[in-house]
Amino acid sequence: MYRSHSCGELRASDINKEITLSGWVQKTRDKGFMIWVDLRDRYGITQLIFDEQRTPKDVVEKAKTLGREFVIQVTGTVIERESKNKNIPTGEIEILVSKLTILNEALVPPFTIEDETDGGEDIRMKYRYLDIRRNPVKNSLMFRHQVAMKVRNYLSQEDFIEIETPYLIKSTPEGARDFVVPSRMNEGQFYALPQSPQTFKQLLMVGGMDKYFQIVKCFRDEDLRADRQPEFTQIDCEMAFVEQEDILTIFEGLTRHLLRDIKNVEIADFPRMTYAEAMKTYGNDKPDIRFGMKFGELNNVAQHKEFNVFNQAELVVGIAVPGGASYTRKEIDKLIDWVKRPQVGALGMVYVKCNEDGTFKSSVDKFYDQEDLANWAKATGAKAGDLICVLSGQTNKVRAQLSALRMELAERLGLRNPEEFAPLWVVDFPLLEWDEETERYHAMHHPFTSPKPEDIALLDSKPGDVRANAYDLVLNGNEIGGGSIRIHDKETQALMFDHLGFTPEEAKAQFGFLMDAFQYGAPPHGGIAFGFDRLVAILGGQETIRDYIAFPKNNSGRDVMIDAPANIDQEQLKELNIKLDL
RNA sequence: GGUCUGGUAGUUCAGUUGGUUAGAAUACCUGCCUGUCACGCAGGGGGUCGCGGGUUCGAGUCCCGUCCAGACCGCCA
Repeated sequence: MYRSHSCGELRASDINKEITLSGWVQKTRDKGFMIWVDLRDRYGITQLIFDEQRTPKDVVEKAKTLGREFVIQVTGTVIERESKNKNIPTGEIEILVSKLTILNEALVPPFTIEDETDGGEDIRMKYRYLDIRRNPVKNSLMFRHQVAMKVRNYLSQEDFIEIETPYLIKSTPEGARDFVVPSRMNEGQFYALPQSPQTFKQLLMVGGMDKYFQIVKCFRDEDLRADRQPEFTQIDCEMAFVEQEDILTIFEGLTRHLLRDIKNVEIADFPRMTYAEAMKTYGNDKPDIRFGMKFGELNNVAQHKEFNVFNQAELVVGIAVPGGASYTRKEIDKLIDWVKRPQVGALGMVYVKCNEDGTFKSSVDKFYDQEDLANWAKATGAKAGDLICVLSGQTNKVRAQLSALRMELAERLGLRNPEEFAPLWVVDFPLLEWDEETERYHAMHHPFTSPKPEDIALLDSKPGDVRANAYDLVLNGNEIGGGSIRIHDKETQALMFDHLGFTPEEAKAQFGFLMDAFQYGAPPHGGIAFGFDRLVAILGGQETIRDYIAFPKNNSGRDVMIDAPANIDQEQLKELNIKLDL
């Protein structure tokens, strides 16, 4: 028996018990006459004491050799501490050790195993197994488990069934790049890892499993971000015999349950906003509605004057920055530089200071009088003391730029409180999106999304205006879930593939199995998928999902611990009939 | 593919207009210490300044290239 108790559970009520503990040496404090050792495991820290008077001499000698992170087992008696430590739960007691076994020695770790470690990101990822011993990472992983359990319990109670779908599937040209896996037994052919179990969950609906979910790994071979990993986890859900409203109700319920249970936040009905409204008001399809700074379109009040930059612009739009009138010229210049960075890409910025005395001072006073500027203030909701920032240009670009500015300023002003939660449904997404690169429309959500029946007539004339039965769940400016009501008949699906530029042959080759299935009694169905890593991170109050993944990849998609990806040897390549051309 | 920031002791960082032997904190090692718990005190070891080239009497510092890391844009149905 390695242990009778954990390092986190012994209390004053256990005094005089004979116990055995195993764990890692957190720290030794050798005072000569006494040695204290903090023994750590997943559950906590218990102090061991080795004493000249009370501990056998050989045990004391052995204790002197202990280094950080040695794995040891001790047997001893729980005794009351002479000086207690109120900061830890086990602080009233300590273990007077009678027997010490060194189970394994340890090299000095490259960084300290403490909450506030001295190690940087880089070194901690390389030694992730040591990083996981630290409370912040350990707690994040345990928190993730809690969220997963609550999701499983909730959906299970709602009669959802968790069903596994295959990881070795077929590559598809739509969407993100696939990770591919060569097949040895099928020469020259490749599996692809799923970007999502989309088609399989639809086939499960045809199979009559009318409420399905799965907490499942998905794979996308695209560049990484702080909130994007090449392999990530989704809560993937699908239901049959449902309309959009049913889906929103069920999964609003799940989200509300999680917010209540985990964050103790009660939110009655989640607000809803159309995609068009979100873009117009926030310049973004995942607006953070914890704060205002809504867009005020200024075309009517700013155009047809002498200022040509605005006159030539498709859109002139501004936001009011609370308290911004007090910014110095230097601060505003820095803000202008910020929006002119290539990442944002604005050509310039016009600003208006709304002075406390009701007057306005702008960078375009030459062209606009006080009355004009008062109208701007009205349109952007600016109050005395605010700063109005105005951008202009091509509608889509300007909205993206001003949205970036809005988020940046909110961050600086501390308006993005991680302990405040503001969920939002964004609905009525466009079905199709124009792709400049390939010069064709492609599915904004995916090719199985159903168009709104009343918009189908527009498919030929104005494809970009067709709205889909598609929806996103947004939380604090993050897309945490997205889904749609699917197409469930062969004809509509064929029509969609046609509009996406598939020939009937290509459609059959790629998705023939799905079209076939639709001929055998496919029920109306729809679903949603949550980004689980992101959801956990937001609930945990962190911005990066890496903290919630045990073994994440770095910025370049590498696992720096195991050093993957890596070359494979000639034997393997030969077996797979693959020649590298590097 | 692009923009920006960084790379100096095990680790986190400082290092001035280019100028003597590259510092601090922490970690590590040794000794001391009668209740420590961020223990304390004394001493000690520890550096290819990412790599390559250039400018210069002289480069951690300036220039060019390159590699690595991070944030972002493109990309992510």
